[in-house]
Amino acid sequence: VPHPLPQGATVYSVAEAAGVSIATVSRVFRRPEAVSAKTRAKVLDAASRLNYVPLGAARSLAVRHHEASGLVLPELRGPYYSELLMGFEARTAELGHSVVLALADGKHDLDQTVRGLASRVDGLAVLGAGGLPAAVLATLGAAKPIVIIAGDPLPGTDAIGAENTSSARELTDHLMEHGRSRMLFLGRPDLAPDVRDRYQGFRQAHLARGLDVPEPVALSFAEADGAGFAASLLAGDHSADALVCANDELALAVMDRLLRHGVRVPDDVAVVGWDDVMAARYVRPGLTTVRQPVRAIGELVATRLRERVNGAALAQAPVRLATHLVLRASCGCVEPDAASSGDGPCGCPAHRK
Amino acid sequence: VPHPLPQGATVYSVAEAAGVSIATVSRVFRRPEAVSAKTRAKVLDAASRLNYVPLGAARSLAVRHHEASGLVLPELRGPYYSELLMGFEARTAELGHSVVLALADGKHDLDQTVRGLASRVDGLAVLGAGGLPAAVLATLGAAKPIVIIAGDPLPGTDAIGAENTSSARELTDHLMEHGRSRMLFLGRPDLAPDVRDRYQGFRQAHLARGLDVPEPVALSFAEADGAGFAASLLAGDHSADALVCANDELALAVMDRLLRHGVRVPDDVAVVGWDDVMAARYVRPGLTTVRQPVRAIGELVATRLRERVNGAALAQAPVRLATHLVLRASCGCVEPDAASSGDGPCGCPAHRK
DNA sequence: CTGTTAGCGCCTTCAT
DNA sequence: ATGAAGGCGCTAACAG
Repeated sequence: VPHPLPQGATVYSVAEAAGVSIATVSRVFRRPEAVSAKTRAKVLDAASRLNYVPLGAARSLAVRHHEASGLVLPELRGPYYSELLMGFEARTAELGHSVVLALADGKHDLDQTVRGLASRVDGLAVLGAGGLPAAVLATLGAAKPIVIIAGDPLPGTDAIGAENTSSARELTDHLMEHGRSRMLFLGRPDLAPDVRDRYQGFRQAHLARGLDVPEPVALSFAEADGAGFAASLLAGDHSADALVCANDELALAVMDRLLRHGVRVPDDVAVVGWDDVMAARYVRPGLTTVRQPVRAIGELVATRLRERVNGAALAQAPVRLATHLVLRASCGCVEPDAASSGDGPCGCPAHRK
Repeated sequence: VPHPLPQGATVYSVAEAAGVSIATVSRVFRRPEAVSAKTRAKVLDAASRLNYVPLGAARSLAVRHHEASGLVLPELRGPYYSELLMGFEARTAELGHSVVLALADGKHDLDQTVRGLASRVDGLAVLGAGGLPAAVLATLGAAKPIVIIAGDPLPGTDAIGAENTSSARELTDHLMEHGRSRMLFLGRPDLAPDVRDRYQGFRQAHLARGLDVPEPVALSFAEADGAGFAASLLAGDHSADALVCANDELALAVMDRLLRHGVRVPDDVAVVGWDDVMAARYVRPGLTTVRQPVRAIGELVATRLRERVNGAALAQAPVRLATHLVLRASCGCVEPDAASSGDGPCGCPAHRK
């Protein structure tokens, strides 16, 4: 950086302008009630006249904490990460702290970025720990609290996420009750812990009925992958009457292609996903999906992180928040009411237990 | 905060462990080439053994800048803000800085939050300046560089956003070429500068043809508002053959309701929006919309902010990036190809100029 | 209620 | 190539 910052006002300049000592200036901002009304007014006046903006770094150094929480996310496409971030930010701000954000995708020097992040926060939350070297996480974990989001806890870290296995089993069961028997799981269990857990639930549902468990069809989340799969399904490379997709983007892409080629959904093949994106309720048929309490997760992560920073002990076990099915028409249910937005429970026999 | 941070490693402890002075430790991280290979190894070894994570605040204080950029956004729903943030983060990280984020919506003490933000960054970018008191912005603007996103520049600030007026005029013209004559603008021009500019373009298109300009229908962005309007349209409170909606969420909500009630889109009424959200290409008919170079805006804002921090002069005029129409079926165009994703230009006469 | 003073951890001349 | 020393702006005792 060429030049240092243009000199701004400091406690010294404000103190001088107000005719008081720097301690008084500091007090006016930290413990206003400990200063006489008259002096306070003088100081505030001087401060605003000089456009005084305190230097956070100096305060942090003095009080020995950053008053900031770090968050590392893969990216921000779709509602999942955004809602998580909104929850995290809301709670963090409520606690009086700042949030420092880093996105992993497309970063060739993730180490650098995350190290930089870590040096300016009191603790950090990470989603998609797969992206960064375990060594880095270990170092950071030893230096400050870390919360893993939607993943497996590392030694010395907390982990918070949504329930995936049981919702996947429930969803698979639901499809079976609709009479589906040749199901396929679309997604890469090796790519992320949630996908792994979803496949696990898919698997359990099959085993519970004594059925063979189909191997997962290795597709990433990308919409292009969905289109590709649809093509191979149409070509007869696969045979299925229900598709359990790792997320909604994939489900929507596949469903869209199938529909365009005359395949009837759900009659010929049912399609379901995860996340309940906006498009899920606007497409025809409405997409049956799983909604996760994403915002709540973000809030919880922020809360937990702060507790750890303040000295709380490590949790014994990962926290898993409950999810719930959103039944629309793509699984074979009948949409409740043509004039409603399609979010209520449907009245078809399949899920009237 | 109950306890100060648990003492971590510092330059002092690392120096001691490595048997060198603190200056050498500092050099190893700042100018490695200025240290002999042997000493460097000793220091790095000690550092990793002690899990040394430098204290950003101390460095910031010493070098007199934060190496961080602040960003204030209203919220993160939909692709607009997310993409903007992704662009901003990518570029900021590329420049070796951190991004500190604050969301305005639902914050009762926005001042506090933004002040806190400002105290830990070298400059900040703000979208939706309406949310926070002009006085606060003035103070901050006097102390450090500010870039206004998608809004009007304040004295002393830069402004960067997308072109709205001309795309709105283009869109309106397009609908007129489809033979529409009774058009309505849905949205509140008073709520945000972009909406104001879009209405302005809508207005210009009318004036250019010597037509009366309909008053805007005051709806916020909320999906619920769209449903409400659809109801009143069905009830006959309004009459229109084309609806220009301030954004896609509104457009989708309105279109969905109309379709559910048997209104044919685009035959009976055309519907268009802004943003090109994912749902826009999955609904039937596909939603005609305007795509903005949002990511590019985010990158540009980050770049510009850094330039200002490094001493660049204020820009003379706001920067407005070009947008482009995405023609699908909801405006009356024929979708190009049933098997494609519907993003290419359509072949209908209306936009073959 | 207000002022004085001693750091917080790191960077950076200036010597050696 | 390395060490010594001062200072960045702010806070928090401790005096008065």
